[in-house]
This record gives sequence, C-alpha cells and structure tokens, in this order.
Amino acid sequence: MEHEYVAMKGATMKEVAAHAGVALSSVSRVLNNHPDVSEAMKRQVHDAIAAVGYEPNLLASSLRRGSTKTVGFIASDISNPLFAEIVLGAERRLDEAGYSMVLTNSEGNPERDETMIRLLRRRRIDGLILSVADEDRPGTIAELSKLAEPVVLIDREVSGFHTASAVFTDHSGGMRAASEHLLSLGHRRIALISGARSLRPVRERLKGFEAAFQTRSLQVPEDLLRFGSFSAPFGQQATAELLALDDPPTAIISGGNLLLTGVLRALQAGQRSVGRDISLISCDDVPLAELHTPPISVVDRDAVQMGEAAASLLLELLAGGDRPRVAEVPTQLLLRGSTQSLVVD
Amino acid sequence: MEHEYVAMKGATMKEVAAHAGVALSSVSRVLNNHPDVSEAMKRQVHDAIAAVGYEPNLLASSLRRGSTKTVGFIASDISNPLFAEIVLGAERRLDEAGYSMVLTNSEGNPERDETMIRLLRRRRIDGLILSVADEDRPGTIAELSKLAEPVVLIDREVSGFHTASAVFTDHSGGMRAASEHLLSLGHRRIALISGARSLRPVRERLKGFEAAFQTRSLQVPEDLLRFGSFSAPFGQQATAELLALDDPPTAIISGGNLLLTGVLRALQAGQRSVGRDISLISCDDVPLAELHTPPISVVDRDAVQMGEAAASLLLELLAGGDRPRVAEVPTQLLLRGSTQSLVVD
DNA sequence: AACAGTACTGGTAACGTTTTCAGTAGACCA
DNA sequence: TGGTCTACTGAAAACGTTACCAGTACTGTT
Repeated sequence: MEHEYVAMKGATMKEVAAHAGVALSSVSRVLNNHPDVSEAMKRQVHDAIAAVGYEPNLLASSLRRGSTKTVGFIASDISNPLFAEIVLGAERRLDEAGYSMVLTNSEGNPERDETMIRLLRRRRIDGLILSVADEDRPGTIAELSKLAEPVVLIDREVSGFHTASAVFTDHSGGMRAASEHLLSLGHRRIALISGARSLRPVRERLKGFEAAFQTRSLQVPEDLLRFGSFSAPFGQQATAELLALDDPPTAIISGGNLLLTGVLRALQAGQRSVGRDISLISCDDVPLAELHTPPISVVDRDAVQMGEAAASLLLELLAGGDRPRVAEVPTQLLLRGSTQSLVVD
Repeated sequence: MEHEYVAMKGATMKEVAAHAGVALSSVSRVLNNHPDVSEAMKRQVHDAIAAVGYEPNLLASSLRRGSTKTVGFIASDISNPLFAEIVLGAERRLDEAGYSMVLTNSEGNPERDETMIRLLRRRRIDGLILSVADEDRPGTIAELSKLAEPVVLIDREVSGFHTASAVFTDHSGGMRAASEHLLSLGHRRIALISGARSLRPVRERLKGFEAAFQTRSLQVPEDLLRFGSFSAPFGQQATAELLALDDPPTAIISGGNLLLTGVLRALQAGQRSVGRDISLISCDDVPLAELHTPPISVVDRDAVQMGEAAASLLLELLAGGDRPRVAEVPTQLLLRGSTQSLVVD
C-alpha cells in the first residue's frame, strides 16, 4: 500500500501527472513553483513525484527553456595548483548565482582548446571562462567568435577578439618589484625563464623586467632570457643551459611553479646552492617554495580572488551587461631566503 | 552570391534543410553519416551548413538519442596534483572512445558530493567516475543508488553499494613496505598521520602499518595514530601534538602530499631536522618531496594509470558489461634521504 | 440576475533533434 | 512490359520539457 510504485528507471513528468491525476502542465508548474498553484495541487504532485521516483530531465528542460544555467571553464593546466584555486573561487560565486560549472582541461594543448570551445558551444552553455593555451591561434579565435554567449578570459588577451571581459594579474608590477629587488642586491646577470611569448603573463612580466633595468639605465641581459613553456622539463633544460654559459647568471627568476621544479632540479644537478651560489625568485606561491631550504622568494597573487572576479564578470554579462570589463588583481613580492646580496669577488 | 547567408546566431537543421532545398531528415542523415545518402546530397547539405553557419544542438540530439556520450567525474579535491593526473588518464581514454568528460569537484565536502551526483544524474550523463568524500554518508549512497548508469569508484568502497566497478591502490602493501623499512632501521615509535577513517586508503594503510608491526610481534603504537583529514592544517596540528608528547615519535608517516606540507611546517617550527632528528615518509610523490632537503622518501603510485583504469572499467560497463570489476594499481616505495637509522642513545 | 474578476487547471504547440515508415525513381532481369 | 530490387529521399512521430491560451468554477459587485 505504502509502496504502490517502486522507483523505476526514467519516470517522466507524464507519469507523475497520470499518477497524480492532473495535467502535465500542472506538474511543471509545481516544479517551477509558479505562483498560481493551490496547496492541494502541490501536495498531490509532490506525493506522486515521490511515488514514481521522478527525476527532472535537464536536457529537455534546457532545450525548451533555451538556457542551460551552466557555464564552461576551460583550464589550460589542471595540474597546476594555482588553477585549482581559480576554479574554486569561480565555482563558489557561480553557485551562489544558481549556475553550475562544467570544467574541462586543455592540457596546455591549443588544439584541445578549440575542440573544447566547440563542444561546449554545442552543449549550449550560457557562458565561458577560459585561459587559452595560445593567444594567437586562428582556430581558437574562430571558435570563440562563433560563440554568441559571454566570455571571460583569465590572464589572456586574444588578438582580434575584444568582446570578452577579462581578469588580469598585475604581472608587470610584480616582476618589476622582483627585478628591482635583485638589482638592489647588486645582481646584474639576472636570467628570466618563462613560458611562450604568445601568452600575456609572459609578455607582461618581460615588460616589468625590462622596466626595472631601464629605470636604472642598465642594459637588459638579452642573452639570459629564456621563453619556452610553463613546464618542469623546460625549466630544467633552460637552467642547465644558463649555468653552462661563460658568463652565467647570478640570479634566476622562474615564471611559474612548474618551471620552478625544473629549475631546482637543474641547480641541484649543477651543484649550485640556492641563495648562496645563485639567487632565485619564482612566480606564484606553492608549498615547494615555502618549504624549500632555503625558502624561495616569490611573486604571489590571490588565485581564489581571480576566480571570483572572473565569475563576477561573467555573471554581469549574463545579467545583460553588454559592455565587457576588465578586472586586475595585484601581486605581492614575498621575500624569503633565496635572494642574497651579490658578493663581489 | 558566395555569401548568400551571413552566419547568424542559432541556425537550426530546419534552416539548413530549407536552404539546401531538401528534407530535414536528409540533413540529419548527412550529419550522422548514414550509409544511404548520395554524394550529391552530401555536398548540397554541407554547403548549406557552411552557408547558414549551422551548429548542432547537443541538447536536442541527446534528448532524442537518449544518450549524452558524456561521463561525469567528481573529484574530491582538485587542488591535489594527484587528481590532475588521474583526470588526465581518464580523459585520454574516454576521448578515444568518443566520450567527453565533465569534471566537478566536491572540495572534500560530502554534501557537495550529493549535490553533484544529483545534478549529473539530471543532466543524464551516461556514466560516472568518482571518489566520494565520505564512504558512509547515507545521502551519498542514496543518490548513487538512484543512478541507473554505470559507476566507477576511485579508491573508495561505498557501503551497501556494490554495483560499481572500482580501481583500488595497493595502499596496504605500500604502507607495509614503508613501515617495515622504518622498523628495520630500528624505529619503534612510528607515528601515522592520515585522513578520515571513513576512507578506504586510510583504512588500508592502517592495515599495512599494523601488519608490519605484527609480523615482528611488536606492539602497534596506538598513541601515535592520528586520523583527521587530508589537509595541510591537520598535518601541522597533528605533528605539533606528536612532537609535544613525553615520548615523541622517532619517525612519522604522512598519508598524503597536502598533509606533508603541514607536517613539514610543524617540524620546521619545532626545529626538528628531517632525517637527522626524525625520519619521514610520505604518500604520493610530488616535487616538494623530491626537492626537499633532504629529499623525502615516498610511497608512490601511477596516478595516470589509475585514471586510465577507471575509464577502461567504465567503458566496459558502458559497452554492456554487467559485471562490476575491480582493478588494483601497485605502489612502490621510493627511498630517499629522509629516513635514517635510529641512533640509540 | 448578470457580469467582471480571481484563482486555478487542462490542452497543446513549441524547442531541435533522430528514427521509423513509406514512398519514388531508376536499373536490371526475364 | 511488367516486375522485383536497389538506392535514395520525405513526412511525421517521438524524446521530456515549458509556456501560452483557453477554459471552469467560484466570489463578489452592481
């Protein structure tokens, strides 16, 4: 008696209506709590729902409504703990606004960026947050342009695509502070190891780096600049190369936490003691930097805040804001034991 | 002439059909490359698609087909680099099989687990891979049971839910090896810091730990066991407590990389030198362990392989395999400088 | 007593696909 | 010439919702 109907796979609104002896549309109204429905009807329908084990079909609902209440997030590298924090911040804010997030990672592969944008577009997401792997790739730009929904870029400027909001980090400011600190310690041979130049953070950091030298009317050590990818192997290889130079650097700036592990491996292999033999600053704080011996100075930023800012910008656009906007999050130089005054021989 | 129609927002198959002067069904056949369609028809339709800028609507398609070709992945903690690798492995394999993955994180919050399972179910995913935050939570079990689609658990055993496949890590074997190593170095006061006991890895590791003592007919140091959560703050707090004991441990085993950073912070604060004053082994290899001074011994495993295994098991079920299966991945003890022979006073 | 208004409820047409079922036209064979 | 076969195409019915448009039955007003 109590268990008239056993919950079975795939009960639909129609069956709920039949079981409750009401019209399909009434069930829909109850579910979307439409104002014009009687208490009796509500109870009746809710009972029927429980009885048949009904589960709404979001595909059908989205199709009909024309909106999925879902935003996509394409992370360029999910293994970077930094991104986890950005995602966290974004998801939190989106959740509050009743949106859910589908996350995908492009593994730093520009081709996957394209595929993912297309896929999400076809899934009819309402908006997109992403950090493309290559700002200049025509395919990516094309896919993005086909997207009618609002877009927020994270630390990226996509050439010829200016309808998106963006959240930027003040990389140039942070890098400038880091470089000035090293210069003030007497370092001149400062190396910069970073990712591909087609990425905004890399360009901005370079700007800050150069600015620090130029302010002091010093020559930028062009032979010590290494642009490749934000990966440990590149960091290791670049560092090894730098150490092998006739006039090697006395300080290294690493452009990210993945690079950092490569840099440290190479320094270790080259028997260089951090701080003592060579000064080191990295970007983005991670446990590895904090707990290294000696602790490594970093240019830090609040990644959770970045995620929140990205979500807020997107929500603004989703709410009908037609004017794309830009938010900037500050950086902060955390000095630790890895930078030491240059001993003049 | 060439640009008869400018690509506009939301062209539908109907418009493609109209533009090509063919039936709706023919367009569909072309898109799903049905065998019975002439070359002429294909060309005609493809031209029309390009002309009107048609983009398939996956919502409609999935609704009609009754399958989304999508599997959900609920990660319990996305900020753990380990998970990134699991996701990578899983996504790779699923991709090959034509499935796409939607990723969500529960932030280690059991409540979110529930919400996410429900959401994904309503989105009509075809399958689910997950690592629940709490194996015993009734709500989670209920939500999982309502799911008619195949499920693969990662390193979890959900009580009363036995229709899922699972991929397990040989945690007990790894922990046993680690414990035996420490015992053979003369350590007896060995502490174990780990997550909540409601998680399989924690229970299995404890088993391995106890087995090592029992093999040697030694008493398990119950007062040195600390179960809390897989987080840095807990690791730090537990370690601080242990160091303050009258008879403190001479060795610590940390149950994860997040815990490890907490443990190291506490050791540093307590002025204990790793290796020299206290031996240390952690679980799962991360750059922090490798590049620490001294390098930290770890019980490692291949996370990418875990992801691949999970995806393979799911695909098997999706292909109609009705019998849930279990895969186990091995662990491996990597000895480094953080474990030293106990100096007897 | 007729009317307008209120508070609901039911039927039905969408949303954009896929799939089934009939058809048509030509080719081939006898 | 008629017939069966093959190769293709079109019409229309789903899939599970939501939203619109009419109802219906009260209640209150004049």
